[in-house]
Amino acid sequence: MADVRVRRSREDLRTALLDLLNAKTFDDITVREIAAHANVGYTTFFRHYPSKDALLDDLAAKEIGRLTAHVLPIYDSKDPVGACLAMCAYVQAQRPLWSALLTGGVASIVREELLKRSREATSTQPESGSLPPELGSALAVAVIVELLSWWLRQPQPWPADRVAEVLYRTAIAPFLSRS
Amino acid sequence: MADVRVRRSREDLRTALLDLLNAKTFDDITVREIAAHANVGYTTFFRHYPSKDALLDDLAAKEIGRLTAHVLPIYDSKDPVGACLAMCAYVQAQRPLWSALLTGGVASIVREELLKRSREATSTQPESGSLPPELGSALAVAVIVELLSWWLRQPQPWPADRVAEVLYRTAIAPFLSRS
Amino acid sequence: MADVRVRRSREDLRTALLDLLNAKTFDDITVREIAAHANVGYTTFFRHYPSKDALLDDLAAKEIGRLTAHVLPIYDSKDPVGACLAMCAYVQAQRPLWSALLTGGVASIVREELLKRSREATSTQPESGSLPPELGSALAVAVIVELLSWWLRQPQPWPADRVAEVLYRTAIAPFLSRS
Amino acid sequence: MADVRVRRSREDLRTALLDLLNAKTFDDITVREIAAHANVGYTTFFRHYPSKDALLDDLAAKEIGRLTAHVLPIYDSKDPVGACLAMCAYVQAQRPLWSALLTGGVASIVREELLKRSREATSTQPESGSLPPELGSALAVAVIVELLSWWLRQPQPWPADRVAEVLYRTAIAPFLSRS
DNA sequence: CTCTAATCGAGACGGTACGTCGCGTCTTACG
DNA sequence: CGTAAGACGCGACGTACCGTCTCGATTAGAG
Repeated sequence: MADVRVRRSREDLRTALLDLLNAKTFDDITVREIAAHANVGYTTFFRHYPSKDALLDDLAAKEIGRLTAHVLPIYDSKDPVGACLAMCAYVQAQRPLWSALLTGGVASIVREELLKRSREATSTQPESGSLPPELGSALAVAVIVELLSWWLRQPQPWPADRVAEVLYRTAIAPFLSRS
Repeated sequence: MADVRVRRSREDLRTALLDLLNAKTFDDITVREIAAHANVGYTTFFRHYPSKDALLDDLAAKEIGRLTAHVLPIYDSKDPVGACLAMCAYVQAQRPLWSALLTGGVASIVREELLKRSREATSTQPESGSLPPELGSALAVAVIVELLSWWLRQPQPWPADRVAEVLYRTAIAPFLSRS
Repeated sequence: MADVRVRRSREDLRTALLDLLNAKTFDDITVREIAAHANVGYTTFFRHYPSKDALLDDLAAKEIGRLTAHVLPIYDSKDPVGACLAMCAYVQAQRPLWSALLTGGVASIVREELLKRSREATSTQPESGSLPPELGSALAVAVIVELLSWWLRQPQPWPADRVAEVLYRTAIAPFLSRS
Repeated sequence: MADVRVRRSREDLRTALLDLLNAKTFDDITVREIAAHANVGYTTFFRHYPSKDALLDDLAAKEIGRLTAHVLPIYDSKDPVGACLAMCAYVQAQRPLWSALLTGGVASIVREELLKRSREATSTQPESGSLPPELGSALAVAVIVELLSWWLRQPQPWPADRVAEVLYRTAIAPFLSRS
């Protein structure tokens, strides 16, 4: 498990998938391509991931983990606006990565992973909003994903703080406890 | 073009796809299944649609066309709340159909088609909101799709008017002209 | 049967097939091509011939009929050498046609038709050679076809009389009654 | 290339084709049948042969190779009559195989392969006969194939030595050096 | 510092769906 | 109201991936 080679291979596979996502759609990427691009034998792929989707899930989960690790502390400290700004700044700093994740036909998986996180977060809080938490999460996540992917698609993107402001106004505020 | 057989075949294919979407995911449906289920030769499928996705696009476009034909007139008559209610009522009346369209892994195509409509609609109006129209459309559509698909997934769905109220509050009001 | 249009169509189809045989192999010719090239509706083809092969059979039979009509009288008048010369001369005169028939991957059908004729001819004669007539015919026909197709393939073909001489020596003489 | 599985698969495919040739015409045999009959995946067929014809070519070449390996030494030792006898004996010993090869609508491929061999053989010798060697080969091969296939078609076949005698008289002698 | 077991590369293989092509039948819209 | 146009069913084709499976050849890390 701690074998150097194993970690090397998995890391290489994730990186390879990301690279390829910059060039083509997820569906148009074959396992063989990923393996080749990672300088890894075709068979070896399956030694680490049971399928292409599993690799993508792993990749998305890892990156979303990093994102939330950056953002959640701020959010929890009762500073949702700051959290929005932190999120946008982080995404901007990793622009190519998040471009691939949000515009490479993979947005739905990212949405799914984000929802998972969101559900975990809201489940610890008491019911607070006017909507069922499940629905609130879904809508907020949908808006976040849509907004970010729109942002990343723009040839001349807005500055992060302006996006953060819109993000707060459209994805967070409408679903906060009051109202 | 006006050939009876042609119209028959296409209609049968669309219906077959819809039927199958009630049972399984779009990706798990094969062209051969659709053709068989439509009592149509496998080759004939391609005589009408270049691919499975093309059929789905056509199907989605047609259904969304019907939906907007119901809703738009009301919306244009300066009654957005009534339009929301009309939309929800229409979707409820066609529940199985829209369930398939919004929860069968096909939501992204529906979103795409809706966006097309939305863009056409907004392009005729002067810039009005605080957001770029393109972005406003995208967010509104995302929320609509998410909300409706959540609604249709519920075992004991809310009444249409309550959904319509949420719909107006979360998808329409935030993006209307006055910020 | 005597309908002018019918004869026109069939003639056109045969000619079209011949034309196409000059450009490509029989197997690479489609019924649609033949019909188009004959300025005849696709369906019409089948009104006259049940299949592509039937057309070819008809064509071959007709041409071989003409050939034997030229050659047989001479052969029957106890002048086999003259018959060979006549055959070669006739083939030479119709070079493009016979090139198509003998080098277009259709040689086996021509062989078959020739055999039919040959069998009819020998069946009227008493057993005469040292070989069973069936076998004698088969060998003679094989040599004739092979020799002629070789001849027609040559870029600078031999004069007809030289071919006729070889033809007599290799295809006729060895299977004549004596020996 | 030396992979055991590869050799197994190819061998199985050749055998399967031969088996099927005993039952039906080459054109009526589908690749799927061959693969199934060889207990080999359909796709695997194409991993070894680019087409049905390629398999047949390989098969024919291999069998003709064996045949000539038996016959040529004798022929080269200035004993053409003995070579004829050897050939007929060999064919008779492998009757089912050669029946399939010469009467399954495949004769033309066998002819082609034989011609290749024949050309190689004659190209090493000085021009000797009264005919161009190319032509001599073609005629001799045509007669050989025709004679053998006639022989194998017979319900009560001649003894091999009688066929050999005819073979020598009609296919070899007429084309030997002295005219 | 070795040796043993985990890891890897290579690639043959069975399988499923794909989209194409040609045949020959059957229907329909048009002249 | 018949016939030419062409929609259709059928079935084989060859392709592209998938994921499984053996093989040896390396190579890490425990003794």
